Amino acid sequence: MPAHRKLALKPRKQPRQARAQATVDALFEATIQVLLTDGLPRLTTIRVAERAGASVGTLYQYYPHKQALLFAVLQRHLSRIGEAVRQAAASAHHTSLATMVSTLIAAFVRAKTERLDEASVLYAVAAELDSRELIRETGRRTRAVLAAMLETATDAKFDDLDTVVFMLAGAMAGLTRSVVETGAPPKMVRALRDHLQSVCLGYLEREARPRSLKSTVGKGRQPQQISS
Amino acid sequence: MPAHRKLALKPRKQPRQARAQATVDALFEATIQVLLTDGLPRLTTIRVAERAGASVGTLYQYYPHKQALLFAVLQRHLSRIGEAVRQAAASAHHTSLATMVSTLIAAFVRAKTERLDEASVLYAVAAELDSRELIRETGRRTRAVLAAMLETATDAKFDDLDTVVFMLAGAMAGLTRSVVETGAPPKMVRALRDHLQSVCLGYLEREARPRSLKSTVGKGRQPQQISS
Amino acid sequence: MPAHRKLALKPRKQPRQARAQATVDALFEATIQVLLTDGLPRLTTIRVAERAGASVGTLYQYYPHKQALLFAVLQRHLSRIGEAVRQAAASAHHTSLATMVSTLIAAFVRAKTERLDEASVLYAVAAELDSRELIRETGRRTRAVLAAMLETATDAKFDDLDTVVFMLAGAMAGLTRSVVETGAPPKMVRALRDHLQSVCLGYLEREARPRSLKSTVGKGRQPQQISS
Amino acid sequence: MPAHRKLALKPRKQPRQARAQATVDALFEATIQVLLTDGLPRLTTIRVAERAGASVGTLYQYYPHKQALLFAVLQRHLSRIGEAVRQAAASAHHTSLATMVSTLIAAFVRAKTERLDEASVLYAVAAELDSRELIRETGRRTRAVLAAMLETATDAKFDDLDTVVFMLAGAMAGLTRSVVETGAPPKMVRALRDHLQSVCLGYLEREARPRSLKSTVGKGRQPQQISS
DNA sequence: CATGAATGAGGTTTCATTCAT
DNA sequence: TATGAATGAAACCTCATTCAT
Repeated sequence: MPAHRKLALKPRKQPRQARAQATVDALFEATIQVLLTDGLPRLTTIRVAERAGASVGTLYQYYPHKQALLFAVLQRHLSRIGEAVRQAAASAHHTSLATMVSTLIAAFVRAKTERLDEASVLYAVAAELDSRELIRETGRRTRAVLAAMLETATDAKFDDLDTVVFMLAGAMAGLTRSVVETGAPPKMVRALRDHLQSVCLGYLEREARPRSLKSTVGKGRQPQQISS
Repeated sequence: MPAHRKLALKPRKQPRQARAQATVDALFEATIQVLLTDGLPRLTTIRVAERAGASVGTLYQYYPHKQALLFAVLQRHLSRIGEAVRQAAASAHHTSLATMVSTLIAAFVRAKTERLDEASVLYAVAAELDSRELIRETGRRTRAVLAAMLETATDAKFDDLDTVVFMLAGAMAGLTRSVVETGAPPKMVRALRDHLQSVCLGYLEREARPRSLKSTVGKGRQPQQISS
Repeated sequence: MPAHRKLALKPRKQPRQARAQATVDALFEATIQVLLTDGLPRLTTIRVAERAGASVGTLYQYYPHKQALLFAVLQRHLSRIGEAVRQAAASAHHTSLATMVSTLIAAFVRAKTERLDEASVLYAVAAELDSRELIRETGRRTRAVLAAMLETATDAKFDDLDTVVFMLAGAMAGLTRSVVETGAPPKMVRALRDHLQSVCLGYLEREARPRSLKSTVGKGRQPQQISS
Repeated sequence: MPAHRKLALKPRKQPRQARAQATVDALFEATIQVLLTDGLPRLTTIRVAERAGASVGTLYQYYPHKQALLFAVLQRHLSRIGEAVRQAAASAHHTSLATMVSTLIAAFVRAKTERLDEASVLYAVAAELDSRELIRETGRRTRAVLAAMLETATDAKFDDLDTVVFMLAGAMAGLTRSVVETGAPPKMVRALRDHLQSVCLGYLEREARPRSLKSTVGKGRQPQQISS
């Protein structure tokens, strides 16, 4: 785990005048634009400021350093996704696994796909060391939300909910990432929602089966067999 | 899609003597170590050379530039994984879905987990623009291998094999990444193999079912329902 | 001798209202405080204004630029000291050397020590190029005052009054600086007055002796010997 | 006392090749030159490098940051002076006060005056916060050397040697500074040695007198009287 | 008068890469 | 071949100063 100095990643000050708020918004949007057209390694504070129609100095009025700017952009993105997932999960409490999955995945994929460019480009930002904690914390919260939902499923119970939720969230995030980040063909992007639902539902149904039906001899679980 | 200059990413020359091979190995290992302790943004050629017990000059004897070194390290890693997957897939031709999945996932997870640190740290390298093509090409090959295997499954057929393989590969890579990259607790790392098998098998079983059993009204597939 | 642009170092306008005077006082005090806590290199106009409970704009209402503010603060300090010295010197005309010295030093040390923090911190400001002329001019005036006083000494005469006064002033300022600037222990600060008197009186007594008693062979004076 | 981060002020690496040593020397000399012609506030790393006929990068090979460079220059200067004082003091052990003073001051003034430009310009560097500790430490050592010498004086004893030495050192450094820093007329520079001797000898003779001859009533010592 | 947002020149520092030894 | 000193473009960030509100 790489060592590095902890930076305060908070914005430097809140804009008080209307003009200032406009500037901050422009910086935000410019950051995504630059990420999109130049990529993270060529994102410089000057370039962002220029794209926003502002000067570097202005950028630094609101963000103490480059990382804080990127952090803020990532944070907003993750908040949106997190919020979508939270609402979907809340609305699916006390329903069947199938409903839960279809509701959840639909919301998640819609949120991620809504601004496909932003999503694809922020994976690079998320990989930066400084974002690690934010990512982890977001993961924790999402898993809590999923666990709370799954516990109310009308047609399923899980022995090891923690692990199941961990894998479920991982599969959702991971598969989506695979599709979004690499710039997969539109066909695959369109197919994502249904197939992700299939992936998740297939998994959950398997894990919801009573443990007794599975061979559980030896250390860890054995490779599972299809019911013959 | 970000623009970027094309660099020749091939090593400058092949090491012919034993000493040279040792140097190259040391550079490889040093790269991983620096990535681990300092992170990609603080990986400098001098630091890598020092860690390898060599000088910058020597590094540049073998690689025309930094990117080439990183590229080579990533390539070796991907080759290993790819080779493991290829062999597993070949060995599972003409078997059941369950066998295929358990064989494949076991090999894939073992390969990824073998050097957990290397795997976790190379995701950052893979995110670099220059690696995109390598990643894509590796993905294509892996999918071809998987498709060839799945076509010989004794107990399943797939309407849209391309899409299924795309999602299968995505789920494998994505879920593994989620677990490996963020430094998940050991418990989850240990659980990965079985649950990834469950994820994949659950998905493939669902997709292998005859289309007629699913409601397919409208454009795209509808949210799927569990068989009541 | 370093070259530098000439700036108008005068305040921009004289405060006429009570409120304005309060602002100026606050700016003065804030300058000292910032100097104390952050040091000259980190003294910024915004920081000073904030400490003073004002805005940068307001600061620039009273001073055309940062140098002018610092200049003004230094000037006020030097005026105080100069005034104290002038009054003490005037009051000691036509007295003995010993009285002159004790009166003078007492006043000087008291003035410097009164606001020890201010004094200690302004040495840094005084070192700035722009202050050089102010320092020199202040030095000239002080020496004139001292010379005028010494000429009326009832018990001493000096061959080379210019030089003696130059050295006397230098010793006073220099020794005081050594004690004040480096943050000497309180014991030394307390001892300063008496010992500075001793230094000055010892020197003046020596220089007041008739030249004939000293060996003055060669260019310049020879190393002096104690009367055996 | 201003707060600020502690920086490692050590040079970054020792030059190993002859060429490198030449570069370091050039950087050293260039620093003084720039200080002389542009002043501390306009001393930039680029300017120093240019003047040295090198590039900024080279400068940063040997000094981790600007402060370290300035620190090194100041340190060398102080070492020279310190060494001169130490030798002079050592050579004057077990002699009379007068011999001690004349030996010491002669060496001190010669060392300071030898490179008058360097000395005058380094006062500004010494004022920087980062140099404070170096200054203090140098002061401590000098005082120890002076105390050791004075204790062996054949014709004098001191009640409070600590204080006397503190003031003696302060007077030496302070008066010299007053003369050197402000760019005093050559006449005064030439007169410095003799008059500084007079100042110091006058002071020490006074302080060496038996305490009983001084009025010591009340808090602290009273203003001293010339022996009538 | 006061405010504080905006500016942008300029300073510091890093690091990939070259090349004389 | 190996070394490591030197280069300099380019990035980050600061802060004195202006000016619309």
